[in-house]
Amino acid sequence: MNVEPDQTPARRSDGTRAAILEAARARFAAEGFRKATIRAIAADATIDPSMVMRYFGNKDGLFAAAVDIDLDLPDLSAADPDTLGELLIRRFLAIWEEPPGNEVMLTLLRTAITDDALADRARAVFAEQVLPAVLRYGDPADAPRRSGLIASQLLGLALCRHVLRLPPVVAMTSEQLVIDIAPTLQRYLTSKHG
Amino acid sequence: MNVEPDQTPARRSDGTRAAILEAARARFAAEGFRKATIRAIAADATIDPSMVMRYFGNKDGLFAAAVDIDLDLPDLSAADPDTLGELLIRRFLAIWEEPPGNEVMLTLLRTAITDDALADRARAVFAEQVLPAVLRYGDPADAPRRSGLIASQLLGLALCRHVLRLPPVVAMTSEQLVIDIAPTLQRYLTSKHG
DNA sequence: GTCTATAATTCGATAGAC
DNA sequence: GTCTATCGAATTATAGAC
Repeated sequence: MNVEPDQTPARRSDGTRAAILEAARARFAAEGFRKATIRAIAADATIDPSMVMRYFGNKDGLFAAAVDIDLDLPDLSAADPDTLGELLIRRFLAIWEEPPGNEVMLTLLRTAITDDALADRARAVFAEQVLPAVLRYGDPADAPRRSGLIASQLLGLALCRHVLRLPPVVAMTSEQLVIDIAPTLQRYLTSKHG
Repeated sequence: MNVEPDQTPARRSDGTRAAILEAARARFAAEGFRKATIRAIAADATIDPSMVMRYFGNKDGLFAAAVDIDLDLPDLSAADPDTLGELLIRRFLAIWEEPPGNEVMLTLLRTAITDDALADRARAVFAEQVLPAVLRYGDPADAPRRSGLIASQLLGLALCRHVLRLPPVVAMTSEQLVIDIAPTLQRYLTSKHG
């Protein structure tokens, strides 16, 4: 990102950069990539629009930086093998609970579904974070299949709860979701290829 | 596709109407509601754009007719209770296998995410078809929760396989999906509120 | 390089001839 | 039933000022 090495520990630009990213995430989540304008984002961050271009090059660069999320998945090889499913669903629900996780996930899901070109980013998150986490448990050769099944359940939950807003799925409490979905994830994670 | 009773003798307009709907489904699936123009759809069907208006009133009417899908879910109360999960996943996979089911489902997913006004239609399909099917099995008071869980898994599968195209999920065979996901649906369908 | 004002195009929709 | 002609809104493209 930074072309030149940082000479000073805390540069003055860090605050501006963070403010831009915060405004960008909120706008992208609320209005989508197309409708969220650089001008509006800059206004939210109370800076000049040209500053956005200076920091992130163009709108694509800003978007990439805004949705660069770290899922922070737990180490499945170090946890109690009987509670892996619960561990996963709880972490997933936590991500969706507050900013910036909820905004980033919502934006990623929306844009990936709408824009074919941006679906690559969703695949990248999967390949770089979900798959490696699952690789640390069970047969590595079978990890792609198991991680794919886990993604299908978790993304489907997010889709129904936060995007489509199906009333029964919205109405369910976090604890009820843990009770219902943890066993599914547990089975997917520990299942053998049929 | 809630077909009209075959009582009416084949009118001359039926062919035109069917041609319009076929073209509309393809365009809506490929380009979304906004970008798919009435003019382009009419051109595909080799008819005049004004015919589309005449048959369907306006663009919203055309869209509603194009995505009026009949999931044709099996009667869960009449089937072998031990194979309900398999029954559901097989029917779902069949819908996505060929037109017009795959186009309609893809269109519904995409538009429901982009256009808030059209998201109601996705909820309507759920409320009118998935929920009633589940209502025919088990405790009615608990049917919303169970049908919501089933929707989350099935839509998540469609999302990962047909929209995001996560490689491991795309690579799985139908039979492998049945083996892995049928038990999940079976458990959701027969589970009790926790 | 940005911003803005304006021209050109495209689209949904309507009216009416045949 | 089918088509032509056209309107008004919205989007896009372009040009020129700062």
